[in-house]
Amino acid sequence: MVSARLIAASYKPLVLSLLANGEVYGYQIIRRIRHLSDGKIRWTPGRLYPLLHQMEAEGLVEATWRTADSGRDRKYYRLTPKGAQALAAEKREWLDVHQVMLTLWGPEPRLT
Amino acid sequence: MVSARLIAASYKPLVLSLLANGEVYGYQIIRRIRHLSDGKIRWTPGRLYPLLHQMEAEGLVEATWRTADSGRDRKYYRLTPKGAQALAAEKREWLDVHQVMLTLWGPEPRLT
DNA sequence: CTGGATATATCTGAACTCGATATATACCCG
DNA sequence: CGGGTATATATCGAGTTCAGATATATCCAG
Repeated sequence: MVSARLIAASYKPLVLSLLANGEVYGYQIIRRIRHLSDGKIRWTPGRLYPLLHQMEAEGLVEATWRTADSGRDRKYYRLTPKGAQALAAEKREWLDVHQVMLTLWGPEPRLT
Repeated sequence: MVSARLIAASYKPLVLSLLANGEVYGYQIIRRIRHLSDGKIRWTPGRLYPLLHQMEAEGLVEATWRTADSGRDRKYYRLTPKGAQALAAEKREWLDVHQVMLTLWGPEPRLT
């Protein structure tokens, strides 16, 4: 299980990363992230949907309503060019922090 | 520069990681993290000190006032065994999320 | 002796998140 | 065909959290 604070920080970069691999709809995102993390990352609709709306308003994603074979209406999201840029930025930030973690976790880290 | 949400998520794991490498005082933590991250991670005293107090109350760290050669009073923090456990947990969580990032960033990620 | 860096500490307005709630449809089983 | 569960999107409010402002005090350089 991953703690609340890290979950919160993971939403935006992971949504962008997931959308970079193709169109998905909201509920599917929650399931995919849960599956990819082996159940460790559990997202809530109450956080995801407002985030998707916000990202849509910011022009990072675009959405299309479509009726699936099952008959259910689903809102499919895909990345815009601006969203791809945002992903690159999020990725860089994550790796910047990750690099510091690795330094501190390594043998005899240079702290100066 | 790293965004606010990721900065917030990085405080606890990075403080624990830093303390695992030896005793440090508050202000020094801010400088070290800034230096280790090449200026990308900028912490504020307003967030760090309450966190240190909270971690002390939780028994993750211990503190000792000591007067430096300069004459300044400094509060030195060190990790407790319980803090070392917390570090291990934080590390695991971070790597769990990191693993998902790597999967999604890789070529042709398996999404199912 | 003054300004800037060092050093610890607290408070608060604003933002954020989780959980609850709402609505509606599809599917499975008896 | 009726009822329960899973799917699917959406919003809201209570409680939590955070960045920036504020406070206090010391050290050092010019």
